[in-house]
Amino acid sequence: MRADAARNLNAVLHAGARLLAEDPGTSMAAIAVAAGVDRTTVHRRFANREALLSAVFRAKLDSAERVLDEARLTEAPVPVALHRYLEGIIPVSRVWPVDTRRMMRKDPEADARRAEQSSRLDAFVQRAVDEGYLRVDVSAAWARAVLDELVDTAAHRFPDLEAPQAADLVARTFLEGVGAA
Amino acid sequence: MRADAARNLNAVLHAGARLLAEDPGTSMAAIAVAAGVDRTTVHRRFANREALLSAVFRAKLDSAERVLDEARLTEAPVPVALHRYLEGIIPVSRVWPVDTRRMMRKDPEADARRAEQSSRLDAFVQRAVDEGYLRVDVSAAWARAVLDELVDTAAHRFPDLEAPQAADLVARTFLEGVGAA
DNA sequence: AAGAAACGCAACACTGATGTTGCAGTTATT
DNA sequence: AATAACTGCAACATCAGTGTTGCGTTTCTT
Repeated sequence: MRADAARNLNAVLHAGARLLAEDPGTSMAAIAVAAGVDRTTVHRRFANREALLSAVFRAKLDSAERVLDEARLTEAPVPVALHRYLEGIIPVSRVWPVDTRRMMRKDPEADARRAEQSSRLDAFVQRAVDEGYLRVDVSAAWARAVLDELVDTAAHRFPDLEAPQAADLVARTFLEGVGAA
Repeated sequence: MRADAARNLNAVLHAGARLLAEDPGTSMAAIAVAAGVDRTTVHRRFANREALLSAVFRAKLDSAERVLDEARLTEAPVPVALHRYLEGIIPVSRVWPVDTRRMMRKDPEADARRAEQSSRLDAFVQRAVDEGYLRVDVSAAWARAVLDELVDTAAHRFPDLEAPQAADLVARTFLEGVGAA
């Protein structure tokens, strides 16, 4: 691919992710403007709107997958893996703020990848339960859902928080809540 | 208003809330079908799409406001008020699943009401901090955001959980997290 | 410098959603 | 039972977003 084409592609994907996160109904024209390219350029690269969305999803899934790999969720000690995962996934969630769980239903392939990554996290949370890091009187499913939401909250509602501090905050809130001892 | 008109209005608002929560771009035609009325009936009641959205928002705000009033956030002991709020707001969030924070920007009046209710919760969380129920090393804003997300998670990702149990789970997770002691 | 690749621009067709109107038929109210 | 209110149906106009094509120009690559 030519260099300028790669630049534009990148700009379109990032602009798309940003605008679509704010409003899933954002037009391709608006995305083109935000990316600084002509509308027809977007249409040339992506056969239709769905293809553009899929590309954005893939970009997010690629980044998230790298984070999951590098966190070594199945091998590293639970607290270490947890922190490494959080510190990696929060920037990913900020760069690709699209809500994968809601917008991928029309893209079975992307949804399958999402589900696969999701199950890796499920397994990690289950390991945390098995190894005694989480209370046994709350379901792993609940713990997992809470973790997801804490990540999103730290990533998007506290954008000025640096990733390491955000990871600390999420981890501590996840394990200990916000109540006084 | 005639009785059948009231029934239809109610059906449209509820169907609208449900479908718009799943997909904010849902067409008025789809809402009409889900509500079991003709598309023109919806257009007769609501001058335009925006008016329909506003009506859905108002319905949610009305329900939420009642919950805030009855929780006695400024007077009742913090743990009592918290539990009463949670037990009330979770069903509201289920009946009116629309995401107010994202969809109200085009309706200044509704957004002002939302902001007002939000500030009541802010004040409550601040009181919880002042009275020693929350850790002082995390910001009240973070605690507040976490509370919001826990409510949404319990309400929508665990729809089979009864409101009282859901309130217990949210309260305990909020204060103590999910980590083992 | 030359060729290839990508781009912007203008113009067009197509589609789905919105919003309106008229009218005949149904339902609630008194 | 009479009246008023409401509804469904059909038809229409309008508009915004999508997707396509052709052409001259710009921008990379070698």
